[in-house]
Amino acid sequence: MRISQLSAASGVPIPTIKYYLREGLLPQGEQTSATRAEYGDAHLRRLRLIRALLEVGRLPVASISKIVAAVEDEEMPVHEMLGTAHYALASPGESRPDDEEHHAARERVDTLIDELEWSVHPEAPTREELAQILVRLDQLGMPASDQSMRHYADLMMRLVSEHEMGKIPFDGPRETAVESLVIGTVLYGKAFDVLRRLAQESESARILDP
Amino acid sequence: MRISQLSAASGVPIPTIKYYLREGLLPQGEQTSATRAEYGDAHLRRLRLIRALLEVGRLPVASISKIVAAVEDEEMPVHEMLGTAHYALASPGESRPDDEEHHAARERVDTLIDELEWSVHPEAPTREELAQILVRLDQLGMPASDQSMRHYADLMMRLVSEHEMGKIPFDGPRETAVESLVIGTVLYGKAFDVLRRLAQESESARILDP
DNA sequence: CGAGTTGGATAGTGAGAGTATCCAACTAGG
DNA sequence: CCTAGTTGGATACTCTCACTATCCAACTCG
Repeated sequence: MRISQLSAASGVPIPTIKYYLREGLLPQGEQTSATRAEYGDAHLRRLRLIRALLEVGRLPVASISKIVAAVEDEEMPVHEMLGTAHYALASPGESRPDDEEHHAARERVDTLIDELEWSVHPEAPTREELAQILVRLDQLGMPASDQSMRHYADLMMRLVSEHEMGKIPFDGPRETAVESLVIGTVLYGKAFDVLRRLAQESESARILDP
Repeated sequence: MRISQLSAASGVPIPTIKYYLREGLLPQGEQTSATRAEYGDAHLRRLRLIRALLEVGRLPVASISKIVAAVEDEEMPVHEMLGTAHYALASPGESRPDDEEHHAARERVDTLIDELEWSVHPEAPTREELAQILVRLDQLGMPASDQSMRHYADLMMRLVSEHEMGKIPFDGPRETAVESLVIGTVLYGKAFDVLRRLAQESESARILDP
């Protein structure tokens, strides 16, 4: 497959493909001469993954590139690679670790994770992310109680362990594992979000509409 | 409160506050003279809401401004206002209604909503949003079965009706109702997402780590 | 053999979210 | 009362991001 065919098959314009190649999101094709390279199904698949992460997940190109780099570093053990991928999915976050409110929220998050006996890296950025949301909720006058947080956490754990993790082929090739993890996190995550909004609309119609 | 105090209290720089005033995200303060205006707690609260929607929800300023406009249009009935707010929360979406795959996915979404007997507007952009995600999942080789979709939908509905909707004061002032709805949708939505990622990390550590 | 593609390099674009600068009109402290 | 400092409002500028556009020399296919 040449670049023009890859473009036609994926719907991504050639200059954009070249841009992804430059940024390292897409591996180089196999050079057949100084001005010709051959692309395969793996490239098409990768391209679809990139578009899904960009358009559905709104991930910045830089994060996608980190994920790709972790996949391609053969030295890196699988669980570390998954961690790298996972953390690249976190929101940027604005670092304000100095104020007291934030510190208390972070404490609540750590306690929650301890009590649930979850295995989450002590420095995982996800912890900070959750703490920030708790602070905002407080400031906006809709605080989340420890009790409901635990409830929601249980729910999510059931969802993840019963339905999502089973689909990830941890024993297959490393690329496949991250790909599944990332797709699971981003696309299923978005799907849940949309379903939640649909449920909300339906409920508020039921309550309010004539 | 003058603008400099509003800025100090919220942590938002003065030029940014001026920008929000220009864009109509923040209502004008009460003019006390040609070059002086007074801001109150409502402004501070609104400012925090704006920052939460921007930084946590990643909503574009234009969407926030639509929500605000709906709140401030006294003519608009409450359920329509909530709808406007709700649809402003949807992802932009790229409109490709021509291809067959997409059409089939849309059909699946409509069927799902029918079978669940949810009250969702037939033209709700949320339907398209979900259809697009289904298409991507298919293309990426991780299709979501009707069965699991129904399962997830049930779960979300329980979450929403048992825990979220109860907190929204539909009978109070209109501003409060949308505010709660929006905070609920965006911030709780993000909180669930983060909890899901934490659960995922914990599960993959359990499976993979020595 | 010549029109058309390709890879690679470099530069330009457009949207989005702020920032910076000016200015005239106040207002508050001395 | 007078002057240094803020304010509101208008206008213009900046920065980042994700692309696009243009060039060019080297091929390749008909």
